Amino acid sequence: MLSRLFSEVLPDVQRLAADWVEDNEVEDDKAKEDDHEPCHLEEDELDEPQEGSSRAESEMAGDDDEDEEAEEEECGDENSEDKPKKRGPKKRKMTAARVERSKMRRVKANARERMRMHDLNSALDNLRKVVPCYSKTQKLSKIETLRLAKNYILALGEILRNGKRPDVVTYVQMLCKGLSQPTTNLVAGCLQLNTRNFLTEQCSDGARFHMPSSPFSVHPYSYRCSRLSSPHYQPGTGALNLRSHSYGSGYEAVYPPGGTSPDYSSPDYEGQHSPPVCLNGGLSGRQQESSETDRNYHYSVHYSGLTTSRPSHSIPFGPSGTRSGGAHSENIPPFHDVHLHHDRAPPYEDLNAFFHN
DNA sequence: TAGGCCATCTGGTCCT
DNA sequence: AGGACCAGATGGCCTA
Repeated sequence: MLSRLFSEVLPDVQRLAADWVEDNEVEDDKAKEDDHEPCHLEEDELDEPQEGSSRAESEMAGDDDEDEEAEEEECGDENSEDKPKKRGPKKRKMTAARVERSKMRRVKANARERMRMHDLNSALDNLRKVVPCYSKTQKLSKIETLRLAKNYILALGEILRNGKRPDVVTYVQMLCKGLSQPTTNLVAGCLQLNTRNFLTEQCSDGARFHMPSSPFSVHPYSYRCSRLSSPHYQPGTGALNLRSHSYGSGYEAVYPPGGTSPDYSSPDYEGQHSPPVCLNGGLSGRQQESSETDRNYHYSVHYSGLTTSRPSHSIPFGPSGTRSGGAHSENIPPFHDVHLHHDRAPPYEDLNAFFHN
């Protein structure tokens, strides 16, 4: 079979090679420039009839007389007689009218492409709004948005399969798989903040650690795992000190100033800046100076389908009541403006029930 | 200044 | 012909 193939093809190859050698001898200096010319010629000859035929058809259909003249002009152009004539459609000279039409087409195509990309971007914006950690002011990049959305879907699917809520660490790990360091820090920080607020609200007494009703199965050692450990872990509060916490690469969570919560006003939080939490490899990122905490980056976790029927679970910045009580920093919009999506489809309720008791 | 991210332009390809 | 889609190139902006 193979030998038969060779026997059939070999003569042609040899003939082509011989022709090529002849050509090269004639145009020796030109051959030095493009060694692969024979191959390209072959490919061109193979490809052009297919693509060129439609082009020729369309041009024949749409063009006027001046183009026919141009075509005739082109027949006698620089094509030297020593070169084998190319088969297939001839390249037609671009007259001024054709150039103009081509430009117009290009302009229109550019406008369409722009519109298309804008549509794509607005779709991405919509996606940003339904994944955890949405911010109007500091958007996730496109690629990170897609990665986070994928992880979010996988995580929710996992929860559905298992029929139980994960602990916060597992959940964060699921969400952050494959994300960049800044995004990982951001998501982790958001989730921990949410949990911590929940803890703070639910247990104002000393028994903060045992939270059977918490949205995650949080226990006092959850934050002490090797990947989430932080020197700023607050043993007394069961939470990381995340106030004015930056998450590297410009990502930063800004929390309301002290006073909205007993924990925030505690001296323990004054002047302490936590390093970003790193799930992928310990602590990383950079410490932000306090001046940088003035930037308007507002992050929080939102769970699609949160409803006001469970007010105690919608506590992004602190205990319920403080949110509507004007206790925000003035830079922080009302939570529901940024994070909540009450118009989400009801089925999400069930999913979120895992996280919201 | 390098690197990341982004918007835009552009040519190619496929489809109607 | 023309539109949609795609990928490469390019330049601007921002941040570390």
